[in-house]
Amino acid sequence: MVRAPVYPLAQQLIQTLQERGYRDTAPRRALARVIAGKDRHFAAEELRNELPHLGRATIYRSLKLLVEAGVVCRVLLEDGNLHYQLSHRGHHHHLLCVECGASQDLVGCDVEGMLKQAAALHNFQLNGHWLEVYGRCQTCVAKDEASPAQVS
Amino acid sequence: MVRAPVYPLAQQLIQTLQERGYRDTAPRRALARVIAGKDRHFAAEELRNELPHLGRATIYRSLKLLVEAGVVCRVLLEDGNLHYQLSHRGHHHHLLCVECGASQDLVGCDVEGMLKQAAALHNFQLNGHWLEVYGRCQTCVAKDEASPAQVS
DNA sequence: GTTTATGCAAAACATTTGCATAGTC
DNA sequence: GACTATGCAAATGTTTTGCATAAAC
Repeated sequence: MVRAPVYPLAQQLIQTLQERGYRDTAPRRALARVIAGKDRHFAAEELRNELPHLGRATIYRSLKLLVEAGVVCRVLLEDGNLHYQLSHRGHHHHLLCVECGASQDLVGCDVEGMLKQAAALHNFQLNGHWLEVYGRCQTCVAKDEASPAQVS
Repeated sequence: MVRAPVYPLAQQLIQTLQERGYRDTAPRRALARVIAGKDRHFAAEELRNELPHLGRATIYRSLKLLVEAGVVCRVLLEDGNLHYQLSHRGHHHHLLCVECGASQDLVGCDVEGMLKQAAALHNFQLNGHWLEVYGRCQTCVAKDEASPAQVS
């Protein structure tokens, strides 16, 4: 299994903030390191639990900066909860596994182009969109086929 | 301009609840009438302002029943706020105007089919999805062309 | 030294819940 | 009369804000 390097990624998050004129501080470095270590989406309060010596406000404020900078994106869970996750820059969509919480980026699907066409049909000036896709990832499907929960 | 009849629609909402075994009560009739009169999406707290003599709990509980029954649907605004609106039964998506708040149903766009294909590519077991589309409706675009805010 | 960030506590919201009372069927 | 719905108030959970202090540039 390949584990992505954590520190450089954290470093990159901090650097992104600096490029936008924000300062390099200890709390932000701690936050960046925790976020960089995440392999799935997470709640803001989750960060708070893992960084008990940081103030709530700091976490929420920094998180917002990271989202605005585009390096972290917001994820809407099926139950309506708002989570966050590292963003591979650029607009994209997520396939969210409702079983294990993993998320993969949706590729090979031109949502944008399709919406552009549809919007034109409606004389609607397209501005943006939000798409989340829910289901079960390959791993979870395979797991359940190996030991089925309920088969008639 | 054609104005949809309000009372019959309210009546229909109540009837839907009755068909599901819920009772016909005065608070629910009042709520149904207000919702039936809405021509755009609305917040739960907005209903509360317009129905000050109903308890918060009643509004939220009834709203939930209406959503479960499929006659009202949830709408996610661009700013992350959750709104509601009358639903023309069945799964569909909205074109939300960020200027006037109007919403129209997205037709002529097979999101479902496209996602099915894409999911297959990822070996992902599709389960559901949530799509909201933001922009400006025909009316607002026309309005701004008539009196442009800023043209170089 | 000036400006920005932090931490705390409190406020602000939206939504849910427990429970006694009232209303429906 | 049995069962469901209501209203209130309080709890919940998340996110935001004011402000004095501390840290970064």
